Amino acid sequence: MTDTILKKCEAKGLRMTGQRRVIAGVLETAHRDHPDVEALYAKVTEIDPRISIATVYRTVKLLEESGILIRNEFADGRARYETADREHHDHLIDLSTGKVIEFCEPEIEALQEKLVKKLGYKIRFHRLEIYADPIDSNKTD
Amino acid sequence: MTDTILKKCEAKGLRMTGQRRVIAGVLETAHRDHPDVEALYAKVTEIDPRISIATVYRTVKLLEESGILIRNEFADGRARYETADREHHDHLIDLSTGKVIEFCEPEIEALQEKLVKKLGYKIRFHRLEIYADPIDSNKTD
DNA sequence: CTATCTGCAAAGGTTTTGCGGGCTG
DNA sequence: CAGCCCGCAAAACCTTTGCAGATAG
Repeated sequence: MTDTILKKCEAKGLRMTGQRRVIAGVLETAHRDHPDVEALYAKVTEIDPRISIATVYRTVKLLEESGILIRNEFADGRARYETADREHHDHLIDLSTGKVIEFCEPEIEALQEKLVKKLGYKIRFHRLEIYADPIDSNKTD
Repeated sequence: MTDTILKKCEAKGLRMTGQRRVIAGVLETAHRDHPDVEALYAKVTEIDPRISIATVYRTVKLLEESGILIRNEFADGRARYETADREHHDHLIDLSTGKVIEFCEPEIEALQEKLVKKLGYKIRFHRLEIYADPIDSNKTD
């Protein structure tokens, strides 16, 4: 799965307009930052200032519905996007910088499964976010 | 901590207006449902129809800042409140009914701590939400 | 050529806030 | 009686959408 976002869009048969190509290109380089729409819009308009924010909203929604992007909502209340081409993972948010670190902890997943089953349920999806500060940066406690 | 919400407010020195007493009373009976503001407003206006939704918003915010309430944001995008007088716990949301089940899994917490430490961070807070369906469709509480 | 897409601006849903009058302590 | 609080309505914030013109395939 090393295809570019553009290739995946074409593979899904999405009509590739100039605007969507620009947005796909920006996502290609920015998706590791989990950008929100405002951040995407800023980069997109550097490339083509005529693209509207409505188109960015419509495009990320389309890509999410096509299974190409994943929408995250962290504690800041805005939607943040990443590509859907990796294994399931959870997120650690660095409170000092806002940086998002992905992690995967199969043991935690297994414990969740076990617990939920015991409660008589079947997991559809879950989200785990850890908000943390670096150990060696200035501490407030 | 079996104090009533009203008592906790008084203990914090909050000015107890008629509106705040009504809201505290509603929370007293409803906090296990993790109600959102709209739900609180509906019950509050049954008791006193002149109370405005702005006051409900202001009051839950005040109670949160006072450490009496905890604000949760589940996948529906609205803020939902519970009392802050219990142990830390996470949430399972029953997708078929919207019911919220609290659970506590010390093993998961321990694994989180270990992992975050390994990444060079210190946890400030975290949230874990599991969205699930009942295995067996007749479950009433 | 036509169904789909775009930009614009208006509207949607949730939450906050400025104002002038009202109430608590 | 001073200062905080209330109701109202407007605004803030993020996101969606109706419309009429533009464009991909």
